[in-house]
Amino acid sequence: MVQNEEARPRGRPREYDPEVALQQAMDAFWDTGFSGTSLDDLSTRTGMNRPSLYAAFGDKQALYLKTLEAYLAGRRKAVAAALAAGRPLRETLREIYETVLDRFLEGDRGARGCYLVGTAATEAVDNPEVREALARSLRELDGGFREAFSRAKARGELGPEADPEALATVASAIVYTLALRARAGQPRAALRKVADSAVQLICSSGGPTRKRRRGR
Amino acid sequence: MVQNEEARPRGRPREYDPEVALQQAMDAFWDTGFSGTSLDDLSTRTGMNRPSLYAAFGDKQALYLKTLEAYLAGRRKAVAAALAAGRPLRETLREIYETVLDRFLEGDRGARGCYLVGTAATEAVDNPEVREALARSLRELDGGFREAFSRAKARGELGPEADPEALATVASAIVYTLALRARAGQPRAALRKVADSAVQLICSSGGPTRKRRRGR
DNA sequence: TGCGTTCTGTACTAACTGGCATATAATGTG
DNA sequence: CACATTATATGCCAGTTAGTACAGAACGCA
Repeated sequence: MVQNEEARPRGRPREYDPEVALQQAMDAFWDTGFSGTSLDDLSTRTGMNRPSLYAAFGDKQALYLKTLEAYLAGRRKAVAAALAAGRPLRETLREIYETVLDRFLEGDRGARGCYLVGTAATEAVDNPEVREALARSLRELDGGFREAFSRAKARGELGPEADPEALATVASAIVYTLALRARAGQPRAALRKVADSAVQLICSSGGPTRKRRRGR
Repeated sequence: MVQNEEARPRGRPREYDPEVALQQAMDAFWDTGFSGTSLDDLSTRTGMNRPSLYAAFGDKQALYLKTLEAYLAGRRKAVAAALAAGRPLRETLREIYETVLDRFLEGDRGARGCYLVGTAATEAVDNPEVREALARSLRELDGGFREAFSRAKARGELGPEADPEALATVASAIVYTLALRARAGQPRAALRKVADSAVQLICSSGGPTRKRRRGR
């Protein structure tokens, strides 16, 4: 797929892969935030010089917004995959949190948590576009969890009193607290414990169904 | 207390109140983060010129760390007050969340959420001192909630199966999600709903005690 | 009044910031 | 081969950054 047979563009070929470069720019912002990351940093991390950066992604803010969208697209895909598996609620939640933790704990300079919490939150007050992107991302994750709880309720895994909307806000709150804790340096074991506690609390709520009372 | 009879210091008197200035510096950081706030901004917001800022608080980072400590001291006080009242768990939680929301929603340039989430989280990867302060603050809030749940359990408000540690991580996660949602621009009513849902979920957990099943 | 002390105001520096103009290199096409 | 096209590379710009030197102002004390 690298050397596609499609008509090759005319001029000098690029020496970078736009997708890779976007990921590298994201890594830079992820470590030091939007304001804390200079064009020099971005240039170094991507291996592109500044004019190439501008030609490819526009100015600094445009580049940042593109990394935000890329991050959201990745998360959307991961959540959809976890839902599509159609497994029991408890396992679905555990898988989502485990996937999320993998992502939050990677990074060569230490755990970085959620990209939104680490970068967009700071910029959101001053920058309406970032604030809007952050708001959309919150709604999106809420929606994903709500879907999971609705299905579980329909399957009888949750009692009739369970409120998917309310459970979803708690479930997504756990994601953000994991992000913050990861960024504060808490080890994986501690984070997993947080996630497990939450899964337990959430899944044993909402009425009489309660499948297992002995788990943890 | 302004004009104290104690020996007035020798030289030219300051024209600023250190506590007020620290609060104003905090406001500046709160809006635009550590890297996004320049010394000019700080100078303007505090009304102090730069040499005075340096003499009073040290360099930018030292000033920022002092605002962090001041914020934590304020939060510590508020949590302690809510606990000291000795009211039922449900009311104590509600009071804490309501106090927190008041603080998160103030600010002339829009809601700003939690100071830690809005400023320290971004800096934490690159700056060990900030990371450590953030870690301490997380432990502190966890500890406050744990105390509340332990007492509630001892009073029989929670069942014997309730795990104060686990409940505390969920309860503090709600604080941080409120911070993020506030910063994303969600209105007070939506945030209050999040808090109420969480209180309901938390207080109806942990075994057979369940005082009221009709609430909400 | 003169002196030491402490703060303020102005102005400066060297480094860095985001952004861009310009020159040059590498490709396809005729 | 010359040419248009698209990329890279160097270097510049004006504005901003964090931090400081220095002169002067406002006090207590003698």
